[in-house]
Amino acid sequence: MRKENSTNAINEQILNSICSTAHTFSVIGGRWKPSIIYQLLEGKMRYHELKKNIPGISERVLVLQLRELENDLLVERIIYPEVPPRVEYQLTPLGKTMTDMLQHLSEWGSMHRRHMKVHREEKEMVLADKG
Amino acid sequence: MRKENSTNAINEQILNSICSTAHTFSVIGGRWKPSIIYQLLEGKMRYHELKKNIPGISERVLVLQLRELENDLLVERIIYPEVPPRVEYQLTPLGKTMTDMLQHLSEWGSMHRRHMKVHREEKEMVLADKG
DNA sequence: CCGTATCCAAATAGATACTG
DNA sequence: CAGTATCTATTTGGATACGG
Repeated sequence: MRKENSTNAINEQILNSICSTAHTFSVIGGRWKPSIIYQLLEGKMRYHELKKNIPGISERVLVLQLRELENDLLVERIIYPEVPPRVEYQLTPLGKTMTDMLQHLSEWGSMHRRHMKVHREEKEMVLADKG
Repeated sequence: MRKENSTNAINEQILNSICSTAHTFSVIGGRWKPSIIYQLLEGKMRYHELKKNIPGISERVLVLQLRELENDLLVERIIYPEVPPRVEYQLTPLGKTMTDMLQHLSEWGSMHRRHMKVHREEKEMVLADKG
């Protein structure tokens, strides 16, 4: 139950309408969405496969994130009217346009991580010298 | 006061260490960081200029975000020992490596927004036809 | 199998008064 | 000027029992 008129919600809307980058983050940011999208880049996947392949995610959160991705037209939900029920998720064409961007994000991330690691090690060296 | 051992914090750490994209998000994601970085892409800026140019941000949040960016080696804080005090913020060289990525994110965001707009309008057309 | 519903824990955001 | 401290509001995340 989200208050639509909280300062918080208003700020979010304003920023997203002004800044495309903020919009992008609100669409694919968050803790779990990148993982979900990565899974689906491989192809269609069933609910349980997703849950299995994303360790630590709870059912509630998985469903919430999938619904948001659906609303943002990035993911499609296909229901097979069978018993036992079967549901598959797959990226829409719009969803697939994220591939390059994700690649970029991932590369920058590992570059940054390496940089941070070096920086930490240098600091430890200095401390060791002093001690 | 953040509990370091909460399931939440652990999940975050694990994900960031596995997935570079998640790492990138944790570094430049969040509501305000893109805006701050955009401001600093223009050049150095003082605390109050930042606050003025980012409408809606509170002091507390601005400082928190700046400190995180500092710890992630993206922003540098320069203190001039004067009275009245003067502090300037600027991007580090590492911070400037984000430029291309941000450009990418921004372009994808506006593309996605256009797509969503068209989709909404189509839905309204259908509703209008029915009514 | 594929989820909802519920309840609680934790994190984040905001306003604002105060300080060196 | 450039923050910190404090208090509260709001959102997000997690575990898990249950339902179609």
